[in-house]
Amino acid sequence: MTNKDLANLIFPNIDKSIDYYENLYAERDLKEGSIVSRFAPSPTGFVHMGSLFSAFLASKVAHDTNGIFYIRIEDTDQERKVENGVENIIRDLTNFGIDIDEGVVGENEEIGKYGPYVQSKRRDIYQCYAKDLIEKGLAYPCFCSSAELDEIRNIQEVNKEEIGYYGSFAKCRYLSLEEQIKKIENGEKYVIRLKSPGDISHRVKIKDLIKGELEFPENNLDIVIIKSDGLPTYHFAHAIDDHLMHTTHIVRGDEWVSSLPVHLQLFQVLNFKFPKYAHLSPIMVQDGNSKRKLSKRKDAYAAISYYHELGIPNEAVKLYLMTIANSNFEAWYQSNPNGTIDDFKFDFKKVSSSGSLFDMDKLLNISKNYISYLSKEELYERVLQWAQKYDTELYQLYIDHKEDTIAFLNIERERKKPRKDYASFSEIKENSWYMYDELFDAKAKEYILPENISKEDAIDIIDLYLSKYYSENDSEDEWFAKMKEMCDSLGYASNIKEYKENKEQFKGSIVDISNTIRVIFTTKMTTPNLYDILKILGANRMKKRIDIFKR
RNA sequence: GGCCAGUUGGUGAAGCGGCUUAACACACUGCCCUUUCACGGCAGCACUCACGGGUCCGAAUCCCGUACUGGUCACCA
Repeated sequence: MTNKDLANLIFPNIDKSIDYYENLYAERDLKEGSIVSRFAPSPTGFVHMGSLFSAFLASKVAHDTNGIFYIRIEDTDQERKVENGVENIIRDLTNFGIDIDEGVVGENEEIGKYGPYVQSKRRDIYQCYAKDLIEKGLAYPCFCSSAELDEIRNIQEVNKEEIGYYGSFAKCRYLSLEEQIKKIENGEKYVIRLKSPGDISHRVKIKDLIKGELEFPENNLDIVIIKSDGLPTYHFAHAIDDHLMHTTHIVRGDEWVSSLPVHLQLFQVLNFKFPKYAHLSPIMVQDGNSKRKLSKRKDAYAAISYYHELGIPNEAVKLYLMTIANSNFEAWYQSNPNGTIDDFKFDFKKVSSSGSLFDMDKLLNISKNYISYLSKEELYERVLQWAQKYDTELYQLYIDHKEDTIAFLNIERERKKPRKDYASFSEIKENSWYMYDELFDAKAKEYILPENISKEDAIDIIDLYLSKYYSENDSEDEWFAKMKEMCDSLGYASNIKEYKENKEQFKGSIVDISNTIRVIFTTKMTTPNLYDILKILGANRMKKRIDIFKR
C-alpha cells in the first residue's frame, strides 16, 4: 500500500498529471510590469458597491499597465448559487463600463486561453492537484463528521486551546493507509485536508500592497482543500486558479487577510509562485453609534442599480470610488479638468488601510459637477437614454421638444463654471416641467407671488410688460435694460442697493418685478435665468400662460 | 477568547521628526456678488491629531501600554 494507491482510489478518473496543466496554461506573453488581475465573484446575487469597488480597482490596475483583467466565477458553493447569478454580475459590470478582457462574459460564454473560468467546470483540475498532493503525502482524507468536529471545538474552547483541526486533534491525519482505504471502501464520506507543515510558534511575514508588512503565526491547521462533494474550498481554488491563470495581483476585500497564512502555505506546498496581494478595506456605513460594512440587504444604495435608476452617471460613481480609493485623485482631477480616470495612474500605496464611510453627499456633489460639464447635446442624449428606461413621459417630451429641451439644458452651461443644478437625471423633470406645455397645462397650479405683489398688481405688471417692454428679439442686455426701465416707471427700484438704502421710497425692487414675471410663466420663484426661459417660451406661449394666470 | 489590522473635524483625508499657529475637498454657517436660483469670491468650522506613558532640544509623526472600532477563527466565499 502506498500513497499512490490511496490517491488512485480517491480519484480514479483523474488520469492527467499536473505537468499537463502546467504546460497547457503557459506563462502569459505580457510586457514586464503588466498586471494580471481578476474579479472573482460568487454568483449569489447582484454586484454591490463593495464588490464593484474591488472589480473597478482590479480592472484599473490591469489597464493602467496594459495587463489583463479577467472574470472568474467562484461557484464552488452549490447551495448558495442563485438563478441567473452570472448573467446579473456580467450585466452589472458591463452596464457600469468595466471592460472585461478575458474570462466569463455571459451565462455560458467565455473568452481566453486559461479557461474554463467557472470553478464548477474545473473540478478535474483541482482534483488533479489534490491527487498529486495525496501521492506526495501532503494531503489526506478526513472522515470526521461535523458532530465530531463540533466536539473537538468544544473541547478546545473549554480548555482554552487553539481552535481548529491540527496536531493531536487531527485524528484522521494519523490513520494508516490501510485504515484510510478501508473507510473509503466502506463508503464513508470524507474530505481532503492539507497536511499542514506549519508550526504556530513560527512567524511568517507577508507584504500587502495596501496594508504593508503583515506578520502572523504560521498556519498549522489542516484545512479542507476538497469538500465531500468533490469541489475545492475557496483557499484551494484560489491557489490553483490564480497560479494557472497567472494572476499577478490579487485585489480583494480585506476579510481575506486573516487567511493569508493559509494561502501562503498552500502556494508553498504546491510550489507556486506567491502572487502580490492588495487587500481593500470595506466601504463602511454609519449605523447608529457604530460602523458596519455596506450591506446589500440593509442599504438600498449599495446596489449599483440604485444609481442607474436615479440617473447618476456611471462616471460619477467611478469618480467617487476613485476619490475614496486614492486620496490624491481629487487633487489630480482638479488640476486636470479635462482628464478622465483612465489618465490617472492608480497607486496602491495611496489606498487608505482603514475603511471609509460611504458619503452620499460627496457622491452627489461629484455627480453634480460631472453633469454640469457635459455638453448640452451630451446631456440631452444621456437624459434621453435614461428616460427611455425610467421615465417614459419625459422620454416622449424630450423626443417631441428636442430643440427647446437642449436650449433649456444649456442655460448658463457653456462657460468656465457652469450651473450645477442636477446631481442626477431624475431631478431634471421636477425642475423643468414648466417648460413643457403638456405638463404645465395639466398641472394644478399654485402661484406664489412676492409678498408685496397682489394678483391684480401682477396682472397690471405683466400686461404693461408685454405691451410696452417685451420684444422677442431683444438681446439679454436690451431685455434687462427694459426691465429696469419698467421698474423705474412703476416706482420699483431698478437698483437693489438704492432700494436697500431707501426702502420707503419704493414700492419694491426689480427683484419683485422679475419674480412676478417668473412666477406667472413658471409658477416658480426660482428658475434658471429668466431671460433664457422667456426666450425659449416665445411670445405666443407667454400670452397663453398669461391667460392661464388670469383665470 | 486567540490572531490580525485600524484610530487626525460632521465626512473623505493630507501629513512620514522641525517648513503645521494641522493642506485640500464635501457638508454646514455667515458675508459679498447678484433679477430668483445656480455659479463665483471671502470668512468661520480640530486651541489639536483615541487615551496614558516614554524617546528626543523638538512628536500627529518613533516606541510601549490601555481603550475603542473593524476583520477572522466553516466541507461560505
